[in-house]
Amino acid sequence: MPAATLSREEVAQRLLAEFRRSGYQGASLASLSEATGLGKSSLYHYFPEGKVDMARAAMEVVGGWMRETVLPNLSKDGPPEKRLKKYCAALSEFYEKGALPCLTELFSIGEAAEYFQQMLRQSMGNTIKLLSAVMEEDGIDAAEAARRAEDAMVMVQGALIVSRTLGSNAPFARTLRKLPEILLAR
Amino acid sequence: MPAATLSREEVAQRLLAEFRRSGYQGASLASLSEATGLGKSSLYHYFPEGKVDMARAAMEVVGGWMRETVLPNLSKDGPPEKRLKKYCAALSEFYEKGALPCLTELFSIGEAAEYFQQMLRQSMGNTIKLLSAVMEEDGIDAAEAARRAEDAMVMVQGALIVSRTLGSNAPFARTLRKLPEILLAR
DNA sequence: GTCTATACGAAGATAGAC
DNA sequence: GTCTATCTTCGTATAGAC
Repeated sequence: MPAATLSREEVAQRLLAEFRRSGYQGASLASLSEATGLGKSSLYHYFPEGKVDMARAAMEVVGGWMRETVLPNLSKDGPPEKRLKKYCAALSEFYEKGALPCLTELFSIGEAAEYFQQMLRQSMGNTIKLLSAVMEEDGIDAAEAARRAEDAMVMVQGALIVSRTLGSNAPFARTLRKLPEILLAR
Repeated sequence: MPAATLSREEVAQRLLAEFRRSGYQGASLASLSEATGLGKSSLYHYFPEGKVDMARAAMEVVGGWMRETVLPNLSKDGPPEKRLKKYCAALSEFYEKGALPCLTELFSIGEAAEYFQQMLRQSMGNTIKLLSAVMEEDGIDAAEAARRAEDAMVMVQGALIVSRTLGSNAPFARTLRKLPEILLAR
């Protein structure tokens, strides 16, 4: 029995949950400690630089999921429409059908923005590139594809906010359902 | 010369700026004090209940602007298309062309959500009603109008997030430009 | 109505034992 | 690798003088 101890990855997942609940500045070492079941000192064992380090780990968790389970749907074989539909389905799971907030929003305000904005910008830019490529494959010209990819980001981020404000996953679900059609419209 | 002193409204406007910069939990009494130029004790003179009270005042400032300068555009005379265009133009000013974050987003996470989520939900619901009414006047049936009004909320909120993440007002400007046409499409 | 001073708990972070 | 204990700074809030 090598370990009943949590792996760094498992700890990071629990940190992520707490950052999503409270935001960067709203998450305290006390709340992060409670969320992980580890004492503060144990957290510093995993994350020597403290809270920023924990937030970075949380971002790496979502970044990894995004790269491994969501974005690959855009690059696989098959017709653009099918790929976009798979992508949207994976995104829906990623955000638990609209129940989970996105770190892009949470970490782009206040102190967290100083640490993470650059990475968030790069990450969104990369997603826009991947989405554009799919649309271009469907015969949409590059400039228009870029605009529509940006629109997709707008709709996903907006749907998350509206869903949590209204207390219903419906706006998010509806937005993702119609997204592929909008992106490939002629 | 009755007063070189700041009115409660003027103080609230400066508080608003700081809450927008840092979010609810990111704004400290120290930063709020600096933003207003008032000592902490003076702030407590205006806002006896402390930080929540200051945030409430900031929300009242934006709520007032929204009710007085943005939403009336929807209720005035004239064709629906013109009213929606005026509304979007006013919204653009309201958010300074996409440079300012919306309190709906900032105050719907963490501790602030406990205080303000109900009000934010009501406010967004009200806006959706007003937008729907305009579309219905243009002959769009009620259920479709309600969906599109929700879409409008999605696009505005999303455009604000994307614009700040990418560091460009372009997504916000483009989104608002095409919004009236999308809402009234047949 | 604004200030200085201060109380006091919370927050981030570290030391050192086990 | 986890804990208890502790340090220091920050955050919220209040008292009381002017």
